[in-house]
Amino acid sequence: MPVQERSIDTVQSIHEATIQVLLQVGSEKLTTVRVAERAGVSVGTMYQYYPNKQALLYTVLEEHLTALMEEVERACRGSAGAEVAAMVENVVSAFIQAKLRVRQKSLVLYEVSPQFRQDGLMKRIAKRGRQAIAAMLRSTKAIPPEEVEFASLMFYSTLTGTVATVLAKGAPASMLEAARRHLIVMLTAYLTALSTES
Amino acid sequence: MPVQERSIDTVQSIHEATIQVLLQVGSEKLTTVRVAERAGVSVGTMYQYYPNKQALLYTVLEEHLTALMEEVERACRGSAGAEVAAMVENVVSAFIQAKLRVRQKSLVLYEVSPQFRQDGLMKRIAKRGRQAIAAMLRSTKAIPPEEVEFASLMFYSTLTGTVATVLAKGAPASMLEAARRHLIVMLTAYLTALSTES
DNA sequence: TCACTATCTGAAGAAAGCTTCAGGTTTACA
DNA sequence: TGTAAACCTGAAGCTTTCTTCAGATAGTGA
Repeated sequence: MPVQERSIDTVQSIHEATIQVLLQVGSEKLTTVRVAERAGVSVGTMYQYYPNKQALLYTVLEEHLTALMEEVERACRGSAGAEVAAMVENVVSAFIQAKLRVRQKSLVLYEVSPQFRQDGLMKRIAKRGRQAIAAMLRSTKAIPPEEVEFASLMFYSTLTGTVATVLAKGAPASMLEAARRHLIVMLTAYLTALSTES
Repeated sequence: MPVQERSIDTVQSIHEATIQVLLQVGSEKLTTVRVAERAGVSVGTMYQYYPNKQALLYTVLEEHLTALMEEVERACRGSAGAEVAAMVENVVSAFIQAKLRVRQKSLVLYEVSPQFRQDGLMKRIAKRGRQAIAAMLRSTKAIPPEEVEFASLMFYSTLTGTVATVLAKGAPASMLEAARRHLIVMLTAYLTALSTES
């Protein structure tokens, strides 16, 4: 593992190169040599830090997803005890903002994520997201406790699914703002419906 | 292109073999020889019907998505003029049912679909879905016309995103039934909120 | 400055995959 | 039944890619 500063830079540039190559030629044609070239190092160097190509992709993907999920968790913790409408607004806004900041990266990493379906990386990340949301929802009396589990699944998948679809469209910023507003309307309406239903 | 009956069978079994191989070894290790073997034909035969591996995957994916989308379109057309709640119920139920019927196929094809991002296949399919939903929504006076465009995007991405997430979890049938109920609650609440908002 | 460690290089071995094609088999139909 | 078209075979050429490793370079601490 890297200890000197230059090797830390190296690892960093390999990560970035991976994204760049993905952007330019797609995952099908992403090769170790291409990544190394783009990073300005030799292949051998790459193999000093990752046992193989898969491991590289895995690391890049995991880091990306984890960082994103941490933002969601932060927003959830920060909204504990708030009104339902505020909860929804906070989490939706935080997620969209975070996603916007790493837009291209996100988009291009969709392409490699299915490779790790077996491994369950996506499932683990999704679980973290759902749990954070569930904890937040439990902090309000408005949602019936027996609904929380499922409501958080709906919340999570609606949020991520919608944003993914909108981003995949190559949507302009204005559209994302509209998506944000509509997501807030939808999720608030949903949670309200759940609480008045019983 | 196939004209005799046996060659139609051949093409059919190549399609099925593609799915099977995807299920067993994943897209990364899907090779032309493996597919041919699984289909019980020789590689050469495969190349009689598809110019290359990509074309094979594309065809299989496109066929799958198109069939799915046709079910959505059918449900939308069949719900024109109905109450909002009925629209939602019909479309959600139709989509989930259709998806359930081709569950494994769906799951495994997520893995190859990002390869055709450039091509825009997914975008075209999504567009068809959104347009069908938009046409349906326009048939009721309850939704403000200026909201229809975006509401159909929300509808589509919520529906597909949620179902994808739930299926990816390897959810049991009971969970899908719950997802169906909650999706109906959510989308109905959303559309209702849209119509009362203005 | 010296010696030891960390880091980097890139040619080349080895494996794997895509695609072709010359020749064989089956079917249609006159 | 004979022949042309349709269909199938699978070994082998060719390319691409992964990964290794012996040797070079750069940093670090004494």
